[in-house]
Amino acid sequence: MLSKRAKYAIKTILYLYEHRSPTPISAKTISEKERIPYKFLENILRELKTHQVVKSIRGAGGGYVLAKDPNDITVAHLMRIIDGPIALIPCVSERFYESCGECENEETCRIRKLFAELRSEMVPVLEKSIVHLAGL
Amino acid sequence: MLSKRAKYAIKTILYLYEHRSPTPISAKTISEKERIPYKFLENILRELKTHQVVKSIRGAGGGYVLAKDPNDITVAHLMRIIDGPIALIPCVSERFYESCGECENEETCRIRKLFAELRSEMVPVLEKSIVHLAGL
DNA sequence: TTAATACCCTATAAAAATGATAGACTAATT
DNA sequence: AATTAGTCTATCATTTTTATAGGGTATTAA
Repeated sequence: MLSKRAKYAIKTILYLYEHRSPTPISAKTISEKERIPYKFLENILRELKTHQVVKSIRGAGGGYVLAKDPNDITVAHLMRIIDGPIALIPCVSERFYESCGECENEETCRIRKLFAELRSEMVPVLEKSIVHLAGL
Repeated sequence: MLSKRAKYAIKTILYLYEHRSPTPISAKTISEKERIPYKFLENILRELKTHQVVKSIRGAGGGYVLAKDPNDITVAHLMRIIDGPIALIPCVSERFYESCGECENEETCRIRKLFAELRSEMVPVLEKSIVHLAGL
């Protein structure tokens, strides 16, 4: 399941994209408009900032703006930042690989093979940009 | 992520399938061979029994056998029994539908649309039988 | 220059989910 | 009757998730 955190992150980025302008958008505004608990949102925004998805402007009149071309911000990207791997088992994850420590031979593990196939079907769907998402 | 419980269930069914014979297989055997904590396994087996995936034979010499044609037991089926929905958000689940209670209009929610597409890509991969899984 | 706005950061807590164990009970076999 | 093995309920420990609290810092505008 997608965490609320990740869903909030997607909503936040979508909001920042659709309301983009020269002036930044405050966390307070996003919190109210998207009904995301303020402090929880701050936390998410900090994580997105760390990963250079958003930029922040401090002080009165400050807020957040997208840090890069919205065509380069994908849902998969946001999910990986917030929730970690897309794959349903860690031994088939590209970026968060971990041995499951259970099967004797990872190369021949059939559960692994099935979930590798699953992952390869999931990724293309999620690798769509926020621009694409906005257009759905 | 797939829960350990679901992974254990898949392993258990695969074991029952590959070691099927007129005599049932005890939970103890499965527990040892697949390194699944015994009491945890009992729990999983009970749930699988409730959903008529396995049958049990009580008493000495008893154990478990598959309750139906292995071609009709799919990984998706097991996952749904143990973990619930395949979909990553409940509002696009076929069998475990729940409103997310966040978006104003479910018909137009773009996050929903994307995750509906994701679900429709995932299901066919997981709707493969245990026979298919064994052959991978 | 000071009040207000708004981001920054650490810590903590409440709740839910996950993974596992305990123990008493029932049924069947040898 | 002793042993094997499934049944069932309860409980527990750990981790993850979902927040909240509160003090700080930077910037702007009155």
